[in-house]
Amino acid sequence: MEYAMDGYDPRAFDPVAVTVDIVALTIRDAALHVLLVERAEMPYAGRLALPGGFVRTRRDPDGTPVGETLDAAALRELAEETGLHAGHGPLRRLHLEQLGTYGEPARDPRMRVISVAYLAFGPAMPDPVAGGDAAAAIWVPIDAATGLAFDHDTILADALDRARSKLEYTPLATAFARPEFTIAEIRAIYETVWGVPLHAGNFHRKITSVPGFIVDTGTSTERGGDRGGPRARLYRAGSARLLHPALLRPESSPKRAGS
Amino acid sequence: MEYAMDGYDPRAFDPVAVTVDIVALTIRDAALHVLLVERAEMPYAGRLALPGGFVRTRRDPDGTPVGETLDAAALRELAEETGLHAGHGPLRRLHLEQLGTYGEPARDPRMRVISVAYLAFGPAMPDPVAGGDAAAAIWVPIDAATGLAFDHDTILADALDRARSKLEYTPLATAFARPEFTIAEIRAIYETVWGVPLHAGNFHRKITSVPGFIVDTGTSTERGGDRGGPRARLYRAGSARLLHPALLRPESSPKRAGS
DNA sequence: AGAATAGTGTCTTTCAGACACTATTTG
DNA sequence: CAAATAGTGTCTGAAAGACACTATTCT
Repeated sequence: MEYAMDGYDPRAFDPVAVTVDIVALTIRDAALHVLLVERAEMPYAGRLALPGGFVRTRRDPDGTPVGETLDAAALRELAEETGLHAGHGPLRRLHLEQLGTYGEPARDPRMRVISVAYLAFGPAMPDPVAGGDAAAAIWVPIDAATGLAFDHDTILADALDRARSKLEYTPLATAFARPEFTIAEIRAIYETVWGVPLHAGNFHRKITSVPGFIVDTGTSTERGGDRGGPRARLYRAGSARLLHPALLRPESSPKRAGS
Repeated sequence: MEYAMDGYDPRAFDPVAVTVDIVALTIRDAALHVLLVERAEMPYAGRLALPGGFVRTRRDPDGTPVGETLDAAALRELAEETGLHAGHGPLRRLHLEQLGTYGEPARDPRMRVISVAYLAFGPAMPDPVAGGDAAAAIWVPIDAATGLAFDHDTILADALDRARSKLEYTPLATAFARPEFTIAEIRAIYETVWGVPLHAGNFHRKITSVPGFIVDTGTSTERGGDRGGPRARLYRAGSARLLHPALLRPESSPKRAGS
């Protein structure tokens, strides 16, 4: 079925492209890393960029638009450019959420490109394998991830803000951990993402008192810590989707905001 | 400057259109209202919908894409379809923020349309004047805003979630109020948006103790309440962008979440 | 006068953070 | 044994909610 376009035919304008870009975060060697690709093509050939690409569109013979959802496009591009396939293997617990949409007219010199940015979190993931438009795909410590192509520095900064903030009031930290984890591992995730040390004892009491955050498996680690200490209890992610009470960042509350 | 499209020409696919849709919320007669337009054209002719329309794209003669930002498109469509011009008059304090992007392949039967949804809050606003693609433009109580065109029911529901949540940890409520307001007016905004009654005394103490939320003007209302009571102090919005401590919704914390 | 509202005082409970302490395990 | 870590107990202060109360202004 074809309809008139409300007296407004977008095809009378210059075309728009819609892309998805993925900010995939993980923790490696006690540091937060982001997944980047090296661009093989102009513009920004040779520069590092977030993995991403064009959303595919198609129509049925009768004109009905079909094609992939935005979420599906994000997962497809992630798989194509980096070889990381969500849904099975180490990425079966990958958390994916929409971050925001970036549409400055000149953000891509080729044409008008609107990019829907996604945020993905996962436990320590395998090394990526470049494919598609990517000449290389690597995990980069976030401190070293600067000078990216397009407006990807901005997108990455927004993603980090979002991630740090969501740790406070959602069980997001469990998405960075393996299926069974110790409280010390969760604490390390908070400390790494927030970049602040947390008090072990208070953190332990706090996290165990939030209903639905973590569930005791009844089992413990095989060994204590490498440098001593008792075996730690193992937990699984609980069913809560929001934390009550929240785990607020220390320092984040300015003592007195002038005026 | 023209570049190759990474061996991937989006023009080889069916075209995509990008629209913006605006969820404009305000409080009228102690009830939350959303701004809706009646569609003049197919599809969904005659149905109520969120105001919105196509993002304009253009290129310079040398190929560089120019045109309006997504934010600008949202404000332009709001003005065109409803006659509400932000930036001056009663809408000079309009708060606008991106909500999310909706791209289900079949959300528009005409073609693939990706819609960037915006959330706008303002104090009691004038009656809208229909224009552009809209046959009518009206403020509708949110309870009556159902059966909207496209996926606009979903967008509206997401917008309400976001608005209720942002009241907790941002000074958003002041965006619904006039430049100078009483604490009772702010309380009424919280009660209306959250749909729960709040304790006047505790609310008063809480809101005045959050640094940077509201600033005492030193003046008071000309008259007390219509049914008696002393004159209330007048406040202005403060400079804080985040509330510490937050004003959490009552009830929102489930006492015990099983497992 | 009577009703309604603004704003404050106080008490209890909950939670965050500081700190101390015990128990367990590793090298 | 010494060092490190898991987990708990206790105290203090901040803040939320319940409730009472005073002062002010309206009809």
